[in-house]
Amino acid sequence: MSTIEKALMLLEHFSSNRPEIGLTEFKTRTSIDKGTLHRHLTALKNSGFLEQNYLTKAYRLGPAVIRLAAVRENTVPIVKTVQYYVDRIADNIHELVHAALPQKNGMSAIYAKDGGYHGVRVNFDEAEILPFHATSSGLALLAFHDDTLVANVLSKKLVSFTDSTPTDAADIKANLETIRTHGFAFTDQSYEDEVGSVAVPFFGVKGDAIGTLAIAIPVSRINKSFHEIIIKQLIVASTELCRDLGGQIPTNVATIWAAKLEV
Amino acid sequence: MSTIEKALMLLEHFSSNRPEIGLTEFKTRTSIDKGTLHRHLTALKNSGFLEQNYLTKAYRLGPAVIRLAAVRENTVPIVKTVQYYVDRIADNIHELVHAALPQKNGMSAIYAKDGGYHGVRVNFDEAEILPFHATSSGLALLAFHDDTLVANVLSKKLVSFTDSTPTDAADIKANLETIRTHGFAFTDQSYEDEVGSVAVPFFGVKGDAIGTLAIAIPVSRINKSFHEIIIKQLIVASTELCRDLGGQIPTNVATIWAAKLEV
DNA sequence: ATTATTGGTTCAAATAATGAACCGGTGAAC
DNA sequence: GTTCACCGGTTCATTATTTGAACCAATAAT
Repeated sequence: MSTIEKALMLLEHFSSNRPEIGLTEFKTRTSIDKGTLHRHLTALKNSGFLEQNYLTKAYRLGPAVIRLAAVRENTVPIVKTVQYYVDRIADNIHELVHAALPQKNGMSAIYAKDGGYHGVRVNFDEAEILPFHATSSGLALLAFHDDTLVANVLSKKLVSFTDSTPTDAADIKANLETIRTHGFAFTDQSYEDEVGSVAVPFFGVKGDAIGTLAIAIPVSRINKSFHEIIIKQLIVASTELCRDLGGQIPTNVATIWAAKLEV
Repeated sequence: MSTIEKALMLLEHFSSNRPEIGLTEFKTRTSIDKGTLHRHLTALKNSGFLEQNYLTKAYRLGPAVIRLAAVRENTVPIVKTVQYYVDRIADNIHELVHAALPQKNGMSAIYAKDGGYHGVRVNFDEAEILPFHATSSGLALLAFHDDTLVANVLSKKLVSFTDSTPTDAADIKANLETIRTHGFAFTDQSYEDEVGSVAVPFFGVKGDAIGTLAIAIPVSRINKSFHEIIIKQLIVASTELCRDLGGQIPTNVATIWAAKLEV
């Protein structure tokens, strides 16, 4: 692995829950040598990707990422486009809806809206990494992305988050096959207890999954008819989203989805 | 310079005007060896910072930057906080207002709003790099940032954009001194013909300038009384913004600003 | 006062980065 | 339809950078 990739991996450790990380904490989290770490962190700092809390000396993400995100969003306005549909679904079904994009080690929610007026809510941290194998977003993406990603994910150790987290590669492979035939993914408390989720992919110009629309919902509120409604909402939104982004829904998916909407 | 920094410098070449860059174009822009470039670009691609247009093979910014920006904004919500004030000023004075953050080689606008209903408008590309020495944003930041940045900027070649661009280091140093005594910066067609601008800094916890609020305006519409109004608006907004961000206005700046508001 | 922990630095050894030459595909020109 | 130029990408011996164990200085805890 190149030095560049090693250094950029450090940035993955930051999240909303862990916005600042000190040198020593990095060392325990990565087991990279302190000297090396310091050099990498300094390089990232010099490039504006990190800055230091001047009191604690801990590192946090820097202003460079803001500019880059603005350029990216100007180039490919996925976030902005996605917001409309997430909002719409949230307003319709009154549950927590989010859209996510694939990162190296999982999905990252780029926008979420909780349309709920329920006492019980699903807690959700934006910018958290959602593991591919344990979330409906992750599985939906894997199912419709190229196989190398699947192989890559399954080759690594599959962490267990709840009693229901699937950790067997063969099981997951089989599940991906059913996801492909159904046109959507769902999970039942595989990432968090008491939380189920449903997700559909949306597609890029090549017809490959480039992201997902998903709903997380307390299992107590799930039932068959509601499940159907959710899926229809997701499919319709994803279809329109693909149109907006200039994406192409693979023909087999299109027919599956069309059938789902007929019912 | 470390390999990491060299690679990350490549990302600076992307902007809204130039969202995709091919290998050969990179070569001409950077005069780095093609082999090296390819390795760096691939590393950035593997890390999610770039992705490739599958048809042209040109590189563009990838999804990783979106996640990082979300985390950064969750940590230090500058963009969100700034938006309110930019909008307010734009609504009040009906001109193009923007906020900018320092990057390595200039300021980068993070948000802009054109409150104008004029026929003549200032054209503005968000996420463009505004050179330190030629824009009021840049000068306002330099004047209230630490001296090492000033030295660094002045040590490099100062590009000329118009007939009025200041390119003499001594001139600029003198100008920075007057900016410090006035509490704001202004430029007259130093970056674009027919466009003047006014900027004030806003400050971080250490009392150092961390960004700027600025107004760009066709020179034809500038006159003394309007100038005064603009400056007052900027000062008030920056003061409140610093409070929101937990920043500290240096005492000398605070007194200068207070005096400006008295008049 | 002592110790543990923090961020940061050093320098020989180990490793990865470099770049000139090369490959193969695509599209334009003749 | 053959040639040529340009594109992205690859190779591998040379070269320069990265690496990490030991070390330093400052701060916080005992």
